[in-house]
Amino acid sequence: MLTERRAQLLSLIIREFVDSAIPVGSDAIVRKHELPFSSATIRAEMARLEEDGYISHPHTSAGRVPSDQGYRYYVEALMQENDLPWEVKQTIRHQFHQAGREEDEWIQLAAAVLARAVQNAAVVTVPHSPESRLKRLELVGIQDNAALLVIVLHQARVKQQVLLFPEPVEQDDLTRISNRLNDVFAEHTAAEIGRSQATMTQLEWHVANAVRAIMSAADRGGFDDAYLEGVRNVLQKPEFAASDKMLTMLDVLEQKNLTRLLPFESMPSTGITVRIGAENEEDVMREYSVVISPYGLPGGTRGAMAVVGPTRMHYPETISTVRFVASLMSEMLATFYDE
Amino acid sequence: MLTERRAQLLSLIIREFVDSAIPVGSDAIVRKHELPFSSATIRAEMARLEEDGYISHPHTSAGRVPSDQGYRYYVEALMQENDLPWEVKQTIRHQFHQAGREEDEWIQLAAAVLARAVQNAAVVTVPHSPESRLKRLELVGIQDNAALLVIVLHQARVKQQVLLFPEPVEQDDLTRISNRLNDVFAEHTAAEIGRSQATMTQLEWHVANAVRAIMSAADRGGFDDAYLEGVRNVLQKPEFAASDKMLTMLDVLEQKNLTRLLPFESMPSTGITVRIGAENEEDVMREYSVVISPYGLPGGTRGAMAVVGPTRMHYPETISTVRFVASLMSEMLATFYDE
DNA sequence: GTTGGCACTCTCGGCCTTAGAGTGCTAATA
DNA sequence: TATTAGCACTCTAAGGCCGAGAGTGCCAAC
Repeated sequence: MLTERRAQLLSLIIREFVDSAIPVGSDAIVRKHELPFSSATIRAEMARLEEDGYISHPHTSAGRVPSDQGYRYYVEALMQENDLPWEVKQTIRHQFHQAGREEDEWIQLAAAVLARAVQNAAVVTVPHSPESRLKRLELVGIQDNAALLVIVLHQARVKQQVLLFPEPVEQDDLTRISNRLNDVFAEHTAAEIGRSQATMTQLEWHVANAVRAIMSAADRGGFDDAYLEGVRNVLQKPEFAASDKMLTMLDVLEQKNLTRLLPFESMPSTGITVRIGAENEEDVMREYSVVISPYGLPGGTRGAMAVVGPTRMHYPETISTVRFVASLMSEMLATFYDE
Repeated sequence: MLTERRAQLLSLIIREFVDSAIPVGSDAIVRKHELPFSSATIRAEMARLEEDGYISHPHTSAGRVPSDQGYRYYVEALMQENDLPWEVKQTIRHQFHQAGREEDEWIQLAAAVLARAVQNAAVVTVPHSPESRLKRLELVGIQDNAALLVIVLHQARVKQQVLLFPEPVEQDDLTRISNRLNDVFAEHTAAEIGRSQATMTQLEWHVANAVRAIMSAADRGGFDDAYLEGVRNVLQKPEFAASDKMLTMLDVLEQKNLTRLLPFESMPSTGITVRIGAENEEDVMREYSVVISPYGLPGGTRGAMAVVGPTRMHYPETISTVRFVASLMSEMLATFYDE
């Protein structure tokens, strides 16, 4: 436990460093905030904070820099999460309403809005329900022996795939097959389709199997589909002046791996999770912090969003913003897809 | 017109500089290639080349660097475009066949393969036909007064949109509407739907209008939908050691603007186009070269691909590779969608 | 037309120096 | 006992200087 004064000091150091990116010295902080102590006293306190692991020294004659533990304590006990100012909320809401009807479009927009609001990179995953349910399927011939299979799942999700048949199939047959399968499998889950005992022709079975495969893939997919925005924000920050760090950062943010690096799977089903620096399991993330939140309908369609940036991050603002955007997304999901 | 010797020299300078990124000096080049002249002679020749604008000097005592005009002459008259080695072709073909059935997936893959092959950034646009034709539409209710409109166009393109109705509509009604519209509008283009005189209920008209809008948007969309890969390749190059250049580059490559910067619209309908440095109309592209090629079926579904990198680029290899990948893509399109 | 020679130029890396900011310790003070 | 002034010490960042190396342009000789 920290003494009141040390806690205040830690808070000041963190706020100062987050703003300036420059290690903060005893004298500078006393002057700037007109503290009622001399720099010598502050130095002594800083020495204690360092001893206890909350801050550290890049080198002997430099100012202090918060450690992961320092940030953690700050997030946990010191900072206060203010509600976002009304204008900011309005701005975000406004940007949101620019979105079109397409799901992908507004998820990407959400990522962009979030990234801009927090001046860091933002990731928003495509929401999905824990177990998708078939609403309707359609087969449209595109060649003699090929057809486009279009599947509509609940929550207005559409999947498509080109199917090849071993032999030519007429559109009439395709229509017959899709009618049959719609009758049998509407409102079923992938598992239920798999277990079905219905007698079917070879072709019907072929299509049903494809449907099942697509649906399981969608269910498994989890947080894989995501939109990333704001890489630029991160690369602009002073910690990336050295260009090799930039490249590492680029690797980290390459869409492919990103969702694997974020602890979406282990996040609690509600509330915001903050991972600071080395708290991240992945080595490459050791210098970054992540603020993640689920969004969506409890028990229903759910997705996740995350802000990624250097550990030197405006935690309170970022957390408030993520919280707000997540609630907005949940609202939108509810309006659109609540069935 | 250049003398034979000057042309050879220019070619050497370009090849050297493209490989090393270091301005090439008279002495170095004579020694490296054991030229049958002294460096003094080469210096004189270089002076002439510079006078004529083919190469330039970063500063008095540095070696020579090709100018845009130099590269242009090289591309036009000096380089020879070799067929890609068999192994390279095989590798590319092999990577291609890893693609799944989904169009988006293999276009993205194409971009990745191309980017890797030429070690630069690559853009591949989603192919589209000049005028899309409706194949089938489907309406699936998702709420009392909302339905998902799924449109299948020729070439297995699927579009979707959530439609809101002023009042609740039953699924039966939706089915009736979609049957009706399918009967009336199947195989029609957006323009034809717009011109239609068929008598329709208000609801039918509402849906038909949405269909028309989506289709026109798809037709207009042109080269807007594109996949970008290989940003990392470009940023790794030595010319980006200074990190502010990196940021500019990032801006340039930001997906949003990219297709606007590439001269897709003005490219000839066949063959490869090369834009070198300041030949690009956009200011931000002044330091980059672009190699673009259309792909697809003549008169039918068409897309474009481009390689973007510093003007210091391996032109012959890049051109061959783009040519080859474009032909592969055309083949694949033909197999899949030729109707 | 080529060439060797030469004076000149410019960059780059290494080295040194200095200013500035910061630390930690100690002894005096309230 | 907590605080403070003072001081010696440390480290970085920035600037200046120097020499090596690579290159150029020019000229006179071949």
